[in-house]
Formats: sequence, structure tokens, C-alpha cells
Amino acid sequence: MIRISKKVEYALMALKFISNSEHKLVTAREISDKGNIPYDLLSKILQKLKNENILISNQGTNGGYSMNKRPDEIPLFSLMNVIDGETAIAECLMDNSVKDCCLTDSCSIKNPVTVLQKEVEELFKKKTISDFV
Amino acid sequence: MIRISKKVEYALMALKFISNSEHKLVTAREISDKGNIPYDLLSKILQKLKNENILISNQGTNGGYSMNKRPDEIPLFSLMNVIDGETAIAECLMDNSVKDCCLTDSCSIKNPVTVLQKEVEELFKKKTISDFV
DNA sequence: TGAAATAGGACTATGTTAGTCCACATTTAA
DNA sequence: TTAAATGTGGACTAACATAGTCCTATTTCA
Repeated sequence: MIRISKKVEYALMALKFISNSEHKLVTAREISDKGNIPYDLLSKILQKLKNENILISNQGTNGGYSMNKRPDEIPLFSLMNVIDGETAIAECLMDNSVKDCCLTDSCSIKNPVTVLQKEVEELFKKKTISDFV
Repeated sequence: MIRISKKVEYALMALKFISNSEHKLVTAREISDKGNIPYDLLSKILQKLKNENILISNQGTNGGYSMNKRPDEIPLFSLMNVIDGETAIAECLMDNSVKDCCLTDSCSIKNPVTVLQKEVEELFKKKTISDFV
């Protein structure tokens, strides 16, 4: 399931916003207002980014977020993984897919789909947040 | 929303199966049985492929499906469009997206997302069914 | 005429995504 | 020391998309 979800869009917008506010803490409220992003949802996203050490957070009055990595150090692929969890181009290629699926075992299209998966991953790994800033 | 859905998987499996049965009509039931694909769902898929002139169908007893195009004439991209409808890597890039979305107008990440969309499309246009047969 | 096949509309079930609500923890300024 | 500003995080709900099912035609052939 390769796809840019709303959450990833929001994350990209937030990272862009924070990146462009060098040396200044940015609050979730600010990003939410400027980007027209639901505040609660955005908060969750920022928290995840903080937990993955992509952002630094400061609580309390005058708190906010700042970058902990350079945009070019953050591949789009890992951002998507952080926000939406593991992704694969087809359900069956995912590790946790225990379901009996056409792609398991000697499935007729497993190999070519796996190849495609690799190619898409490559593309998303080459892209970094700097491409969006 | 770029993704290989179950339906597209089933379509790929079916096309592979039909391609490998040269000069013989293949029934939906056969494909369903061999590929462990829900019959009703598969039928819908085959009908779509027929309506798009990818397959030829013959009704009635001894009927079935046969290829109407060579696998290398069918890009994966158009197959996905036929089966699942128009796809885009982000919801907002879709033509029918009338919703007020962050990516409309002067959205901060619209351009890079559009570029990414093009790149993914390229990849899926270069792939053809012959890569899966 | 009846069986084997495609054609296709309508519906349901399930899962995912997006979004909301609420209570709490931390920090700073007054 | 308290109130306001801010991040933290769990639980819930709403909306939507996908996958799958059911049922009834229609066509063709033996």
C-alpha cells in the first residue's frame, strides 16, 4: 500500500514549515492555522516525529518544535513508515501478512510484484524531505 | 492512491493465466479455481477487461475469454486505471477532487508532490503485463 | 429446452484513514 | 504560586474505500 496519506501530507507541510523557521520554535497551533490542518491530528503527527528524533519538542509556555535532522537526512520512505507504519505495494508482501493470500508460496505473480515493490521503494528512498522544502 | 489492490492482483493473475493458454478459451471458473480467486469478484474484473478491449469474451456454452492485446501492449498503469479507476499518489492530485484540500491553490507542497506523482506514473507506465507473464 | 457460460446491478462486510474528544504533564510568566 | 500556554497520549467516532457476496438476466450450444 504505497500512497501519500493525508497524515504524510500534513507531516511534509509541517516539516517544511518548521525547516523554514530557522532558530525559532514553532507551535503545533501555528502550523495548524497556517496550513489549515486539524490541530489534534497534527499534534499526533508531530509527536511521532519527535519520538523518531526527527523533531525536538519543548513543552510549556513558549514551547514548540524544531528540527533535529536536516531535511536531506530524512528519506520520504522512512517518513511514511513513521507516520503510517510499514508499507508495501501489495498487501501480501507485508511481513505481518499471515492471511492466506494469493501471493504466498508459489503464487504466479509474486516475483514480478516483489521486483516492482523494490523499484517503488527505491524511488521513495531517494526522495528526501529536502525535495519538499 | 497508488497501490496494487487485490483486484489488480487478480487481474494480473488472470491475464497471466489467459496469456499462457494460447488459442484456447479460458473460463472465469477455471481461473477462479486455479488461482483461488472469488468467482464473482473475478467475473467483474474480467468484464471490465473485456469492456476495455483487453480481453475478448465468448458467451454461452464453451465460451470463455481470450487475449485481445499482447501483454506488452498493456501498461500496468492503464490496467490499474481500468480496474480501480483513476489513481493519484495523493488524493488532492485527482481531477475529481473538489474537496477543499491542502494541496489546492498555493499549497506548500503541491509542486514536489506533483513531481513525485509523475515519477511514480512513469514507473507504472513502463511496466507492462509482459513483466508479469 | 436445459446446461454452461458471460453480464451486470445491488447489496453487505470489513478494514483503514481521518478526525475528534478528553484528561494530563510540563514550563514559563505574571 | 498560580494561571496560561504548550506538548503528551489514550480512547473513541465518522467517513470512506475495498473486498466480497447475492441474485437475476442474457447468450450460446448441444
